[in-house]
Amino acid sequence: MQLKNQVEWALHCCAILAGLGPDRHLPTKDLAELHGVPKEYLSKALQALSQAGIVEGTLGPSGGYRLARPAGAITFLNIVEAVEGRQSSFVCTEIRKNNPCRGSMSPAAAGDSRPCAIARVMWEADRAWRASLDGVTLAELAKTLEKTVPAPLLKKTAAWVEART
Amino acid sequence: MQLKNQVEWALHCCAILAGLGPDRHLPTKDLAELHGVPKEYLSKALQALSQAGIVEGTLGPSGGYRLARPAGAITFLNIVEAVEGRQSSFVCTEIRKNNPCRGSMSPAAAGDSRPCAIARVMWEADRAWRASLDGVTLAELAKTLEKTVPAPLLKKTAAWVEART
DNA sequence: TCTATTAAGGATATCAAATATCCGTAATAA
DNA sequence: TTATTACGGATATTTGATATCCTTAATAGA
Ligand code: FES
Ligand code: FES
Repeated sequence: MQLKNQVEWALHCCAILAGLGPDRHLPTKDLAELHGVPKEYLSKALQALSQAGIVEGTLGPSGGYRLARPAGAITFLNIVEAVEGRQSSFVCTEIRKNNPCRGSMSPAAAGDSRPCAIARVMWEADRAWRASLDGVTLAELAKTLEKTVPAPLLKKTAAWVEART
Repeated sequence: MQLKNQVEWALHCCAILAGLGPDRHLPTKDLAELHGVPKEYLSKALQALSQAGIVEGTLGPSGGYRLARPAGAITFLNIVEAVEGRQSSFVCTEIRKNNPCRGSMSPAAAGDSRPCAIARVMWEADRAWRASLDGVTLAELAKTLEKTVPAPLLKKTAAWVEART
């Protein structure tokens, strides 16, 4: 069980886009170079973010991507779900229905109107995971990065990005 | 991102074993038939549980599996980690190190002594997921099942299991 | 108008992991 | 002695993640 590497890429790309000036765009090519990942494949992740309404793509020269909403209105969960999907990590295949003892019982007596108790525990854990991710916004991440990334690297990267904008 | 189907199987098997009388064993063959899953493959999951010290296997006729600890001392997390492993769902590949701006900087100025802020958020969510799973024991699950599974099915299944013990 | 650049998406190839089966070994109860 | 069982190694099959390629349409700038 492992999230796609696209998730790490998408989060880092959003962090960069959050630092962009108003109405500036950064193309896939540069985002790929900045993170050292294959441009064509990263493009798929960015398309998913675009589909989810998290980023906006603009065509033509001087085009590229920017955030579609303020960074304070985008959470980690939004980004993770855009790339990874919204399905719970635990999928119940209803193996309880395979119990041979049910065979000779009336459908009523077999009684599985409510979800399996085991699945409910697993889904609750999934909910806790998503709640945790939904509690951190891109704006908060940007603040943390400003505090933890060394100033020279931060400044140099900002200039590098600005030059391609 | 999806947990293995083995997780659902292992949890249901443990729920059955938790209902066993003292010093009774249930073999893989019957656990597989009860849940309608391939015996040989289920065996792999049970071996993982055995390896983790959650269940105990006994050889020979009238052998099989039983819990290695009281049901109150076994959590969902124990079972999930036995089957799925302990690695976080989010794996950081350190793409921040691919930033071309780092190239001309001293290793000190590049400064990544601390884990990436993005990874820390993802790992915190993983921790929340595991904490949730660690908060429910097999004993509590058994209680819930007694309340929610119809009495006739519960009784019939108990008899079916007892007969193969 | 023409050209270069870009997002978007379809098609397809490659690779890794999950899923599943098969077999041999050793232990054990009857 | 025989049947039964856990255990582990080897291997096949299937699925999904990863990655590349190509076409289309939009757009900015020369
Ligand atoms: S039947 Fe799917 S978790 Fe119980
Ligand atoms: S470098 Fe891996 S999450 Fe930032």
